[in-house]
Amino acid sequence: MDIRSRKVLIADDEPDILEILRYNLQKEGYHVVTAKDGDEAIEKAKMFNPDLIVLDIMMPKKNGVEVCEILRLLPAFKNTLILFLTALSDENTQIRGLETGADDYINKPISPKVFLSKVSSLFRRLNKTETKVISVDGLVIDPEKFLVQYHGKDIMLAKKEFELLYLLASKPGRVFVRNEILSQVWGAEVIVGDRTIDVHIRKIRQKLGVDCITTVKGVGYKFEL
Amino acid sequence: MDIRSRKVLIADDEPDILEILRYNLQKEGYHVVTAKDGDEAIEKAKMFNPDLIVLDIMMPKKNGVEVCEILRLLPAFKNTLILFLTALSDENTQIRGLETGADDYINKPISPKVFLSKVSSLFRRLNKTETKVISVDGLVIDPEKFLVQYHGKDIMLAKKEFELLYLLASKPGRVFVRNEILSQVWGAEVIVGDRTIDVHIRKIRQKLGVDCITTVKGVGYKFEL
DNA sequence: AGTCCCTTTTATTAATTTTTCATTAAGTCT
DNA sequence: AGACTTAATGAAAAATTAATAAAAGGGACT
Repeated sequence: MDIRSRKVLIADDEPDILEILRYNLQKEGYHVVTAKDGDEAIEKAKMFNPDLIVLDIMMPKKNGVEVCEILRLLPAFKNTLILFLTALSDENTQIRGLETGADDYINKPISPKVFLSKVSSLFRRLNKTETKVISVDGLVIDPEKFLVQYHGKDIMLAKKEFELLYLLASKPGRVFVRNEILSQVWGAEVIVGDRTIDVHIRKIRQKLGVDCITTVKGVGYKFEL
Repeated sequence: MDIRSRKVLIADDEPDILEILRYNLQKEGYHVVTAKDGDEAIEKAKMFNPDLIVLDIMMPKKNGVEVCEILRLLPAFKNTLILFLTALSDENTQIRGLETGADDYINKPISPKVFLSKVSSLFRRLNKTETKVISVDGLVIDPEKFLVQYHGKDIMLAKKEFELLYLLASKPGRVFVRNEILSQVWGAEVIVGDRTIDVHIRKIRQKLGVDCITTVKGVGYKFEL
């Protein structure tokens, strides 16, 4: 995963910390969004769909552990990295945090260097497991389970349909030319007519019930929710 | 993996710390070996073959980072968990540690609670691919006893059937492609026709009497209760 | 040797996926 | 607007793939 495509959501009620972390992450090339309390964190998480969520334990509205618990219940955030910021004081919360399903925690006061190091370490760890689950808005595409979910509802796709959707959704917004689609999904040698793609696109659109594939006439298709 | 079979090597030059950690780990049931400097750590690691190595950064002979670098070069320790103990002072070493391939680090002074929580968290992460009793809903699959139970009722499966079911159930929801199944259950060299898998699947379905194996046409099978 | 059971193969059928084709609709360009 | 290109649609043929049933091969055990 390119660092420029890594999205991080930071939730903390102290504006100073928010700014320091944002500054450092952006300097490294991460895409950053911030939230100032638990509710906002959940809301932004759903909208922004980050790869990493940094949660302060002590926050208004909902604390970090609560936010984590709520998010982990949603399939879209099953594989999202979660990092807690904790005050050295409360040990118990730290432990509860890890048990709740956070991937790591870091103690305040935060040193930017250590923070960045942790973040990159987390991403490195993620890369090893090679979780290629795509998750945009309410749509989850899990190639390992061969499963497509939209707002929690399972949708059955046939093999080619799945592969096609997965390809398009792997780079939302990007237009895939027909030749590109053919070689990626069907393979370079296989020869099938152009209508075949259309028909598969149609089936995907039908089954998903959402208009998430846009036709770019004369060029190809792109995925956008 | 049973906690009683988990072996931990601790390397630190401060006898007090060594004792505290050893005491806490043993209390939890871990098998513990200690070393007091870098060279001894490497030597013991090779002999003892631990699942987790806890390394102090500051040690005589070789420091923790050096030990880590050396061990990681050996294939036997490619997947061994490594946890660093660091003094808050030296940030730079911390960072270098993570880059060297440690799985995590923990700051001194060490709180036993946090330490144990980290350790169990590390093992949990590792554990996901371990051999153990599978138990989903009313279904129990015990590879050691070679036993399958559904709602308390014993079900007799033949060897291949059992292995196949166990493989699928080891990662519920995940699709296993036919080649994967063949190489896992039959072995890479053995050549059997594709229908063989089908037949076994059918027998499992019959014997279990529950629809827990889903066919993903053109791909493979997955377990889901 | 014969029986039992596990395993694998084979042949047949059923089901689903994939592709093609003809037609209609929608966009592009001058 | 009209000519032309490209995609959406509906339906059906072609191809792939799995379920099923039935039987053959192979060990282990009596």
